[in-house]
Amino acid sequence: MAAVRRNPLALAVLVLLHEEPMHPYQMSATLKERRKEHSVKINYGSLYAVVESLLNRGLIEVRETVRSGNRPERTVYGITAAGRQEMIEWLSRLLSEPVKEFPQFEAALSLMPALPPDEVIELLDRRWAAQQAALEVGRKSMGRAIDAGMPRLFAIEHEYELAMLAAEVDFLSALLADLRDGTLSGLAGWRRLHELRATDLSNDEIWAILIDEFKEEFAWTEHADEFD
Amino acid sequence: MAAVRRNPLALAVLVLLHEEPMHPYQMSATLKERRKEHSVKINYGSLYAVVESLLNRGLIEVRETVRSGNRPERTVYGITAAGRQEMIEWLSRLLSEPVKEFPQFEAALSLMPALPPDEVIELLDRRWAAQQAALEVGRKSMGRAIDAGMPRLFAIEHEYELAMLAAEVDFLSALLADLRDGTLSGLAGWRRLHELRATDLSNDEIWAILIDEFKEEFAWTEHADEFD
DNA sequence: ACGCTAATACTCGACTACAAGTAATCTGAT
DNA sequence: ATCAGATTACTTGTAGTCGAGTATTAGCGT
Repeated sequence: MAAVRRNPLALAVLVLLHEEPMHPYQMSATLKERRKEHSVKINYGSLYAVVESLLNRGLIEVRETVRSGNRPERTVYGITAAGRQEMIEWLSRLLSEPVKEFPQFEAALSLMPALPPDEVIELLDRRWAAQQAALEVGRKSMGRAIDAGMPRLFAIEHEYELAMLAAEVDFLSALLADLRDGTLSGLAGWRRLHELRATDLSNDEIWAILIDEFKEEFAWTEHADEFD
Repeated sequence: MAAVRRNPLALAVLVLLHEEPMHPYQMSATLKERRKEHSVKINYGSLYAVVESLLNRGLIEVRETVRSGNRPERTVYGITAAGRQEMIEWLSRLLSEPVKEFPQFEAALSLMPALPPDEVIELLDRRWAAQQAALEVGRKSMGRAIDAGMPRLFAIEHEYELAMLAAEVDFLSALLADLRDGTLSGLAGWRRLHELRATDLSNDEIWAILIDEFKEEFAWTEHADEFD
């Protein structure tokens, strides 16, 4: 009976049922109509699983089951008082308390020294171009919608996405500049590591050479535990 | 046999084994030592599952199984040629091709009209304060590490995280300003909706009133399908 | 009246994630 | 010498996620 607040799709279901009772397929149709598939991941398997779980926890209830013709039965759900409260608490928490997430690109950045620096420069440059293009497309489509009279409130999550995208483009520009002009500290050691890997030296030998050549870049590890 | 490139922890395993053979527990210890738990989510259950899956796909192999005393057996794994290739391809792709992700806050923003505007202002203000504080703490700890001589390369993912955090703080500042001075389009209708919900009017009656009072804010829906 | 595509409405099974648990050994303070 | 707590190393069970599949009906041109 613990708080199963994993999948935000469950929160979206509560919000929709808070407006009016409906059946699962209608939920997904409504979310798509309102262009929320971009901010809330909709998957039929997950949707029906999530509805089942909300039902088990008493946050929603069956209002009616309709059968028209020989089609599959539609079960219409409604929100309960407990569900309303859960919706308010969950949404309030999501808006007010940051949660640590793990974007794949963050993982990739932290593992990037496994590839040679020049390859990484090329890869990041490709990403920069893609994100730059996405930013322009996003801004244009946003502009068209606003011009047509759509209130900003209805696409505020899209504004947020564009803000994050712009920040990533800036980060990439700065990082690429530092990589290209050699300003990024650690770059020399990184480059040397991959030079040595291209030889037939053993791992231990490579590390001995690196530690010798880049003493000052490893000195900090002595008191590394002082940082979090 | 399809490409199971879901969990970036598997990529981290490949990168570690690319450096030297080790057993799963040592992988998690090494990642923690290098402060990568922040960018790659480490969970024992997932780690052993992921290792098993890499083994089944021939990307890693068993090098030896050691038993010391009555402790559980340690199985030492090494990377295969196929694993090296997979590592290079996967990491290259993650660095160069953006993938759509679903941050919880984006979902929350898109659902926020379910709460009354004044409550949302307070909640977002709390988030702003928390992120602002996190940004300062993060920048300080980064500064200390750099001062101690740590090369930026080793914490580049942290720099990225701080850049994203700063962008979120800016976004929140701007949004809060627009909410507070009433500049955000759609705000009036949002406020009215929650006023009407506090009465005992039915949903249909509420919508009739809103559509009447805010005709111009709904006009755009006519050609909403022109935007993506 | 015929087939073709789109929409409606859900189901299934394989895979994944995660917290918690287990059980042994080591360390160091009393 | 003892014993608590940390560290080492992995296992288990439950719950969740996902893509793909299934089956029916509606609309529409020809």
